[in-house]
Amino acid sequence: MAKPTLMDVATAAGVSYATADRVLNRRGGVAEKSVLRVLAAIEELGYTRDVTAANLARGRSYNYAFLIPAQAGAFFGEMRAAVKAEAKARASQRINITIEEVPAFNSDGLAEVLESCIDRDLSGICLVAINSPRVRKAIQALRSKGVFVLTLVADTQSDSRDAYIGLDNLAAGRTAGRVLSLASRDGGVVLPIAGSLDAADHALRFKGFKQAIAFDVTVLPVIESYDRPENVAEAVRSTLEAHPNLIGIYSIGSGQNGLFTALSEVQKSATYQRPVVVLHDLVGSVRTALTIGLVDAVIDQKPDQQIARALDAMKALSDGETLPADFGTIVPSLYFQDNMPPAPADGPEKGPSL
Amino acid sequence: MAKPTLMDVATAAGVSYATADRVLNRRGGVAEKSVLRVLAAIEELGYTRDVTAANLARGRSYNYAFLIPAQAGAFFGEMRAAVKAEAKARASQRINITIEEVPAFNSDGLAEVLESCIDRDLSGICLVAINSPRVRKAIQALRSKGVFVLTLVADTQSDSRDAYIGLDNLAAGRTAGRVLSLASRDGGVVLPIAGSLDAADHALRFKGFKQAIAFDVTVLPVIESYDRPENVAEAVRSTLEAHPNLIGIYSIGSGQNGLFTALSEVQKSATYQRPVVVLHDLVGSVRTALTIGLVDAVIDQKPDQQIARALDAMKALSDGETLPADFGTIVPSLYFQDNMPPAPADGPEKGPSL
DNA sequence: CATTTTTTGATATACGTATATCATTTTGAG
DNA sequence: CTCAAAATGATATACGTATATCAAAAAATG
Repeated sequence: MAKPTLMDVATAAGVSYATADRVLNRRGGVAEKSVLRVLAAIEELGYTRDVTAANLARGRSYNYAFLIPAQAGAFFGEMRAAVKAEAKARASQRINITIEEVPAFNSDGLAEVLESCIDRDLSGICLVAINSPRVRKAIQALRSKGVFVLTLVADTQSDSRDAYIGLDNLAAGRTAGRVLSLASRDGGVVLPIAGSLDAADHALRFKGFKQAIAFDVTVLPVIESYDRPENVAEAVRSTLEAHPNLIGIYSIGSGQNGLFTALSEVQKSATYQRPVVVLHDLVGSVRTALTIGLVDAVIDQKPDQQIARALDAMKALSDGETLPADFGTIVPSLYFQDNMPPAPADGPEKGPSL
Repeated sequence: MAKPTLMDVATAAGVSYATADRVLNRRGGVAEKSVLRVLAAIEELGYTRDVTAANLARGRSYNYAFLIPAQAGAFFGEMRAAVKAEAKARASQRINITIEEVPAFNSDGLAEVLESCIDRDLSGICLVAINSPRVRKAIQALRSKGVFVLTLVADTQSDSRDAYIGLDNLAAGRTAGRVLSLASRDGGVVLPIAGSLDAADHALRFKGFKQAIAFDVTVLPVIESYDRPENVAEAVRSTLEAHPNLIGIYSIGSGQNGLFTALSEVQKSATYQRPVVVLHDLVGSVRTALTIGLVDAVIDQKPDQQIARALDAMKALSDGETLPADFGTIVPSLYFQDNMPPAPADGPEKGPSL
């Protein structure tokens, strides 16, 4: 009743282990009828190859690299922690993961690291893409060497990587629109704030946002902050003055400091009812803001899940499988104070494994 | 630069493989100074045991059983599919999973299956608990044989199982309350509908719901449907008549048919504005209802994630690890039409694995 | 120093698979 | 029937670890 081995299959099929092996591993030189008998035996016994034993015998291990931007922001910090956690969890499965620091917002710096990976015997590499000819060329060089290249969080041209794991930004924007529409049953005014609509992800979120906004809700012209906190603070202040009935704010991008400043002012003054605020990424100060009720809803792109998904994808590709079409699509999660997941803990170091 | 083996450790420590093994596996009979040298070598080389090879050598495999209620409802159908998917995914890692059908709502039937598991060489068992002396006794018998027992979805007494994997019902209720509060900015009336408040999970959800409801929102007395669709339909109708300004409905339990009937009526008549509807579990007809806009928000307990978590928990317990305190707590997910995850596909059968 | 005890080393087998080699049997063609 | 080609079987080694046994060396005891 134990799990059948290939030897069991061979016996059941009335052939030798060698022949069963030739069939299983498609080595050829086996008579048609023997092939059929072996396949029948596999079917009958429900044989599945013990991949761990196979990898052991093949001396195969999987080497993957993650290139994570070295940025002060909490987001990539969490991402790095998630990679480390997964690295530890999968170390026992012959999966080796390294993290490479990459200068932030620097396509040449990214390209340099990519180029240095070319002779490192990697089976897969995972990066937050920045679009530049040099980066694309480095990716192509890697892929032609048989290295699988995945983009994470930010994509490149879809034909120049093997898969993209990232948030469904349209759905994210729609979700934000839905929340603010819910909050403004009898019409009202809402304010979208983006980093820059030139960024593809922000544009897509904004598009989804407008799609989901109820017909009787007015969307003010989008404010582009260009990641300047002062801009945001100022814009929120002036908008509140002009529209005392402001129902909601959707902060499309990151860089929430200006927003938080303005919101605390509003909270103190009793002049306005604080608008409902929806923003992105449950990390660092955003988590705090949600906890203390400075903001209402956070749309999260689950960095830890992205890492896990990316690893699954690379492993599957390495094993010669093909990925389902929407494998990399991360559905946005919506968190309130009430269903906030616990902050990811950096697990304590353990002694030598026993 | 390859991953070091225990042989490498032994060489580096200047001892034989046998001694290194004695240290690693705590077999005793090793001089203090040798122990230290081996540990130092492990540290220095960053050695980690290849667990797959170790399991292979030990002839160890993990046998787990899931007892899933045989119920018409879509929920346990999805759960069963999730188990099958995980079973396939982990088959290659020496993890064998069997599914046992258990009669629904039948503690004696459950106990019977549990009792039949006693001599099946299981390392872990996972069940949707029903509280009864016979069930508890069967669980105790299993645990005293060294079988880990986890409860899923529904719990027993916390001291009679090794872990509980399930929804944080308080957070779920709070989330529902938050959504309805958002939707009723200037006060209003909301209607909670439960199966029965005698059920611990429903009671907890209701408690959370009240916690999160805004001060200016009126919560009508909870309706207990006792899983009768007619009851629900009738209650919704009469409530709408009595309270034309009904803002929202929170359906705490399952059995949504009566609710859907009443809602379609409301949608057709132009008399009332349809209240905002929040309910549970994105399966089957609920998914359809959300898609077509018959309801607004669904709180999901992610059955597939529960299965994966349960397996991780059992594996960790089998490996002698201890689980973090909140390991089994499933944070509720909130889905709108806009961020609905794709329906779980029953993956197509593949040919014999290569 | 002799003897016992403790510690160490060397070695074999096993797990389930991959891979290779060589001998043997079966098959097909002439 | 003969000979080559194709198919099969038998067997060995390896992967990294677990486990056991026995002999040899080192240390502790008297």
